[in-house]
Amino acid sequence: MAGSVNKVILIGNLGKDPEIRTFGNGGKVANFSIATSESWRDKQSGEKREKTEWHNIAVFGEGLVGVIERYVKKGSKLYIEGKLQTRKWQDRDGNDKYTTEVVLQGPGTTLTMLDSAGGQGGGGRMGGGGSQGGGYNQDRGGYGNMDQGGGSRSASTMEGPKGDFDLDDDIPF
Amino acid sequence: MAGSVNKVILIGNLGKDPEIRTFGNGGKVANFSIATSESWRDKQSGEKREKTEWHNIAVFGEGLVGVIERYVKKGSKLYIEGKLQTRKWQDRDGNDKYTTEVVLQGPGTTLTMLDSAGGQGGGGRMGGGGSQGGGYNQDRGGYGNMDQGGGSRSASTMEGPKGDFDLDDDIPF
Amino acid sequence: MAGSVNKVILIGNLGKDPEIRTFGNGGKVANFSIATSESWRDKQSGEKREKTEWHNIAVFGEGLVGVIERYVKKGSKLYIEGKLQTRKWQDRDGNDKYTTEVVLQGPGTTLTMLDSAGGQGGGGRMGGGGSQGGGYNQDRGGYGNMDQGGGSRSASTMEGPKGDFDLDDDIPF
Amino acid sequence: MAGSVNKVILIGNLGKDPEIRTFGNGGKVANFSIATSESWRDKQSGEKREKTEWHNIAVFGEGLVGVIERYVKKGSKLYIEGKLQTRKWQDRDGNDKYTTEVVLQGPGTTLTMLDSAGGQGGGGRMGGGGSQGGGYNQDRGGYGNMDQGGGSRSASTMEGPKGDFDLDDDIPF
DNA sequence: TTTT
DNA sequence: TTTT
Repeated sequence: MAGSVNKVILIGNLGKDPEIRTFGNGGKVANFSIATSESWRDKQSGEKREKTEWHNIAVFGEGLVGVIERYVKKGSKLYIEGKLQTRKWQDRDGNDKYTTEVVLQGPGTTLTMLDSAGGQGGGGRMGGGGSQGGGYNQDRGGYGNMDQGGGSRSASTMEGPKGDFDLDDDIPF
Repeated sequence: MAGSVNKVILIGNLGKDPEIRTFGNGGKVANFSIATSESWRDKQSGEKREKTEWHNIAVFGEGLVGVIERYVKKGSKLYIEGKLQTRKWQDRDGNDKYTTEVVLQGPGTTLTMLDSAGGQGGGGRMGGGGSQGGGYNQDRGGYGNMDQGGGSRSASTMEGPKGDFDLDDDIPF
Repeated sequence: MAGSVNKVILIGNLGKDPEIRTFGNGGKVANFSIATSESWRDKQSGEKREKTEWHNIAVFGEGLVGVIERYVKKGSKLYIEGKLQTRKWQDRDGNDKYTTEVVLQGPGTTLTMLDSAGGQGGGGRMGGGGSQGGGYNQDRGGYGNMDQGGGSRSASTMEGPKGDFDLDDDIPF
Repeated sequence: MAGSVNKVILIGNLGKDPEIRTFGNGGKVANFSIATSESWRDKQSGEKREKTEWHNIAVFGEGLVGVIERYVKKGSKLYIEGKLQTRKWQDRDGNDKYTTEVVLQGPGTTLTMLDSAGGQGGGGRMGGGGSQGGGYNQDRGGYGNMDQGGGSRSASTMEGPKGDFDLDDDIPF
C-alpha cells in the first residue's frame, strides 16, 4: 500500500547487554530490550504512579550491528527510530506465538547513542534499502540458523564499503 | 525514568470496523487494527516484494472513542500517534499470552483522519493526562469487564467537559 | 484544516543559557537555541564533512518554563517535540522580517532532559490545550511587552493547578 | 555532534504547484509550500479559532524530484519527513536574509502521497546519503545557478539506477 | 497559496 | 532487565 507510515521512536536504556547473532550468510542481528517509563498522578488517590515498558529491539545489518557490538551495553541510553513488526513462531510444543519488535532495517531506521559519559558518541543510520527479512518463522522465538532474507550479500549491500554512510568508518571516535 | 520517549507514528487503513467497548465505570475503549506496508526490490532476484504489517490499536477515553464511533470505519485512513504497550493475559487454558498494542491514552497521543472522501474530517488529541490503564490482566486477550485503571471518573476526567479540547464539541462538522 | 500534522523532533544541546521573559498577563516564554549536526562523507573528495544547524526554540506556559528556568542551561541536552511556526515582525527600520521557531505550546509538545550528569532529570509535557499565541507581531523580533494571546489567565489555564500534569509538582526531584 | 536528531514531520496540502529547478550539474530541486492548521477554542471568548501555518519545503535529488514533477500538484496532500535547515542569503540591496526550510535530502527523509483521489499513490525515500547542500548562499533567496553541493554525480548516486528504491521505477501506478 |  |  502506497501512502503508509510505520515509525517507532524510542529513547530509553538497555536492561542487559545486547545479544549478537550471525546468520549463515554472514548477516548479523543485534537483539536487546530498552525500557521507557512514564509517571503520572492518579486522579483518585492523588498518588504518583509510574509504569515501565520494555521494548524488544532487533537491528539488522553489519554496520549498525558493528556499532552496537562495540559501544552499546547494559545501561546505555539510546535514541531509536525503527518500525513495528510482529512475527509468528512456534514454541517447542508447536503452539503459535507472536512477538512484536521494533526493527531497525532499511531506510528510515536509525540509532543514536545518548550517553554523555565515557563510551558515548556514535550513531548510524541504515543505508538505502536492502533486502527485507521477508519471513523468519523459526522456533523458540529466535531467528534460528536461517539465512536472513535474501542471499549472502544482502547485509553488506545494505551498508557496505560503497555505502554513503560507511558505518564502521564514520563513527567519530 | 525521566528522559525516556515512547512514540509510535502510523499511517494506514483499518481492516475492519472498530470495536467499541464500555467499562463498568463508563470509560470506553476502541480497538481496531490498521495495515501498513512497504515494498522493496529484492537484491538477488530483482523482483518487487511487498509486506503488510497489521497493528493493533487501543484508544481510551470517551472523547476520542466518540470520534471513532462516529467517523472511523473499515477502510478509513488514519494518522495515529500513540505509545507502545505490551500487556500480559491468560488464555482459557491458563497460558500466559502477550499482546503488544499501540495505545492512545494521555498526553502526546493523537488521531487524525486522512480520508478526503465522504466520511472524513475529524481528529482529536488526548487531554492533559488522566489515569493510566495500570494493569488490565484479563482473559482472552480482551479488556473484559474490568474497570479501567482508576475509579469511575478516570475516563471522563481525561477529556471531559472541562477539557481544553472538548472533543465531542470541537469536531468541525 | 482537519487532517494536518505539524511536528518537529529535535535532540541537541543549548548553545547558551535560556532567556526567560514574563508577559504582562503573567505568562512566560523561554527562548533558547539548540544545535544539531550531521556528518557525511563527501562523494567526490572522500573527506568527512560536518554541518551544524541552530534551531530557535520558544516555550510558552508557566509550568514548562519553570522547569527550564531551574534545570536547563548552556550545554544541556534536550529532546524536544514542538511545532514549526513562522512569525513576522518589523525591525527598527520598518522592514519585514520573518523568524521561524520551534514552538512548545499546547498539546503534543514536550521537552525531556537527556543529561545523565548532575543537573539532569525533569521533563514535562504541555497541558491539554490552552490559548494559542494567535498573533504576536512586535518589533525587533522579540515578543515585546504584549499579552500572550488571550487574556490574563491563558498561560495559567494551560497548565495551572488543575492541570493533569502539575509540572511544578510532578518533577521527580 | 554525535547524538543529535533533526526531524520534521508534516502532513498538509500544497498551496500551489511545485517549482522544479535544475542545477548546472544535473541535480534537481523541487520547492513548494504546504499548509498545516490547528484549531482550538479560546479560553476567554469561548470562540473557535484557527491558525494556518505555511512551510517551505525543498526536495533534492532526481528520484524524489521526479516523483514530485509527475504526481504532486496544487492541493495534493503529503506526508513529509525532513530536516530543519536555515540558509542565509542576500537580497538585491545586500541585506542578509534567512530562510528556514524543511529539507528532504539524504537518509531519514521521505515523502508519501496521501491523496485518495485520482493522482494518488506514490511515495519515495531518499537513498543512503549523498552530498549535502553544503552552502548555497545566493541572492534572491533562491538556489541560483549553482552546482548543488558536490559534483555531477551526487544526485544520481543518491538514488540512481542501482538504488534500492528505484524511485522512477517503483511508483506503483 | 492549500485543505476541511 | 535499565534509568531517574
